[in-house]
Amino acid sequence: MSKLNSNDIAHLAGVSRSTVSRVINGYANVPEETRERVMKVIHENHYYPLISGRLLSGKSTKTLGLFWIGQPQLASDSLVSNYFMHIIDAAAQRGYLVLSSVIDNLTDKANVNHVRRIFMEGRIDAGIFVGENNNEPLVEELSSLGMTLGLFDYYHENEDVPGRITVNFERDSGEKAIDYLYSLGHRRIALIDGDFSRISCVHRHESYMRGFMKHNLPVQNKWIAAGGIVSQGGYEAAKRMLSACMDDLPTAICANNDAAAFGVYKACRELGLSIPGQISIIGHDGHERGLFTEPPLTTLAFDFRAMFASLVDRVVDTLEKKENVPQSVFLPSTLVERASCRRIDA
Amino acid sequence: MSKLNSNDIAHLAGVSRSTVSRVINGYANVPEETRERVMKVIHENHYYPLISGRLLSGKSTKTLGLFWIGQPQLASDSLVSNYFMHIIDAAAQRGYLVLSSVIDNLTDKANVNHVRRIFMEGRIDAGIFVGENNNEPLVEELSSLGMTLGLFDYYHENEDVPGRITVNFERDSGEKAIDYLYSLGHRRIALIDGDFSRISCVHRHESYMRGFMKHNLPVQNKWIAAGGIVSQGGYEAAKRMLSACMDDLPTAICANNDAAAFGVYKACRELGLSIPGQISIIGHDGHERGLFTEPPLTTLAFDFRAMFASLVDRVVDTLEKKENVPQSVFLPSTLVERASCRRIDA
DNA sequence: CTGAAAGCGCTTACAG
DNA sequence: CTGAAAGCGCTTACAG
Repeated sequence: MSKLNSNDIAHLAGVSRSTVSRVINGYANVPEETRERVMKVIHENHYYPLISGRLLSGKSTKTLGLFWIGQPQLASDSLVSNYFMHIIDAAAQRGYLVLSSVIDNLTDKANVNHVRRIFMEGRIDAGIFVGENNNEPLVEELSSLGMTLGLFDYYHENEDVPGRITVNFERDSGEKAIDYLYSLGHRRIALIDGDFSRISCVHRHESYMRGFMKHNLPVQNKWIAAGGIVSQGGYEAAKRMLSACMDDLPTAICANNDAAAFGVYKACRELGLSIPGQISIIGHDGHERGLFTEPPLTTLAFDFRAMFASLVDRVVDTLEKKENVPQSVFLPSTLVERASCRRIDA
Repeated sequence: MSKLNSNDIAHLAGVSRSTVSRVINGYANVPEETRERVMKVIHENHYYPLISGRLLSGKSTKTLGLFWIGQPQLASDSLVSNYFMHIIDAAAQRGYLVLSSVIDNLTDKANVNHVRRIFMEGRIDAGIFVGENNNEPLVEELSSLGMTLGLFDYYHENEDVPGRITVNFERDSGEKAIDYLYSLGHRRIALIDGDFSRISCVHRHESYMRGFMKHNLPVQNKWIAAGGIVSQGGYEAAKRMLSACMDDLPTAICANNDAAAFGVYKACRELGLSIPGQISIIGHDGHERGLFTEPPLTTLAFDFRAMFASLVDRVVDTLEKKENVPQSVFLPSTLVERASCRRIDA
């Protein structure tokens, strides 16, 4: 017995394909008795309509594309790979499947074509982007083609581009870090900044600056270094920065994110600086590994599960033509106090 | 200008749809001049054939299903979520996309139907399973329906079921752990076993036993506990086991995997047992976090990237009707010596 | 080398 | 309430 199609089911149930289709799609105008008879045949034969037919006759794919843009380093970072789970989970809640691609970068034309192809071939109803640069041309292109897009950490002045859904880190978390360190008595605060092609890193830097301003703290260029968003970059930046000012050290360092903070730990260890004895460190993200470092890392944590749920839900709401779907959402950070920052006498 | 179809392209290029299709599918019998003319029109218009049409006319989806079965705890384990990246990467190398699902368990009928549906609807050419129990009925069912399946950590006596591709952990790694500890002088070795619904955990236990046998070490029931494969389980098992034999402690513990070993660390810390001073610990996997624990964890590491590449490659080879594709492959472990095992005087 | 035509498996106006 | 028919966008024997 080869695979049955809707015709076979129709014959077995003594109806036409039209009626089989109506039953499958839950149309109201089918009498209960007929519906049950057809359903019975469907179940008995493990019949599922092929999507190829459904798609061609205009049904949607019920599939979201997930485009993970980023360096291999990022991919091996345990925090970010959890994103996958969150997105797949959130999509499944809404009855959507997830078709995933990992893309090194979008400067390579072949990669851009790969993403474009997935949209144009009609494999997905919408796409979620994670790790893309702000103002990524491909994103703008797809947007202008009318695609529904879910963008993580993407910010655009013109927020009301139709079909463009974003989720972002709150913009004041840097200031919160400064507030916290200030309250512990710190006045000499250094910054390991992130990668300014990511809008969150720009916002975070600006937010730190507002914190400095608010508390009347001096902005010292020698205490500011760009480290990127992975551990190695944080390490290099901290090593460089600290080595250059061993005679005039800061008492605290704000790392753009936890991965970078782990690099800062390593730099401090190599320079013989104790944490938090000589240097307090605060990160951003809420990376699981921060629980296990020595000392455990104090950080401004984000609820990534909630962030992705928000993103996916609003993308699906948009696909389903809901009204008044918020296009732009910022999620707040929470201070998680562990042991990497100490109170000092100012 | 709404979306073009192959007819539009044909008109623009002054040929028939047949020829457009021949060009797209790389048929040999199209003169170079025609091919170029058609290609030009295709590129100029960013034309991509819709998969709906292609599928219906018999083309394959070029998509692999990925079914991730497992507890939420596992999902948040940083090691395993990296699996995603490996699988997506390996598939992309071969021109395949990956449609992913995360499934709590396969005892729930709705979950089973969800998986079955993805196969039956013709969304995928083959499915990869990770985290499923050995002899999972759904796997057997899909197999008997003629589906091509890639199974991670799945072992079946009857290895030659067509279309069933497996990759497994080498079966002797437990013995290697015992050999290593023995060479350091350990004679009193405890076991924190895994979850015996996973075949690798069964094999590993048997392998430890062979190691005990080989070196003539006594098998002490009080030094053997089942801990599962996540950190919490390892913690509980070790706590229980060690508390019960504080007057007659082992000198070393083999943890079924690194996650469980991290739990064993915690138990030792709570019981005031120093690592490796009083207890040496060895894990399995090569979990990144083991680099950062205090002390760094000695372990038998597996190359997960290679494991998944092997699995995906052989699945694709099977789909592409290659000859003599090995159905079952075991990948070796490598001893990664860090600082959690010490030499003792026997 | 190439076009006209059939066919893939659905869904959905349309007509009754 | 329901069936016959058209149509979705491709690919591929078939015929020339």
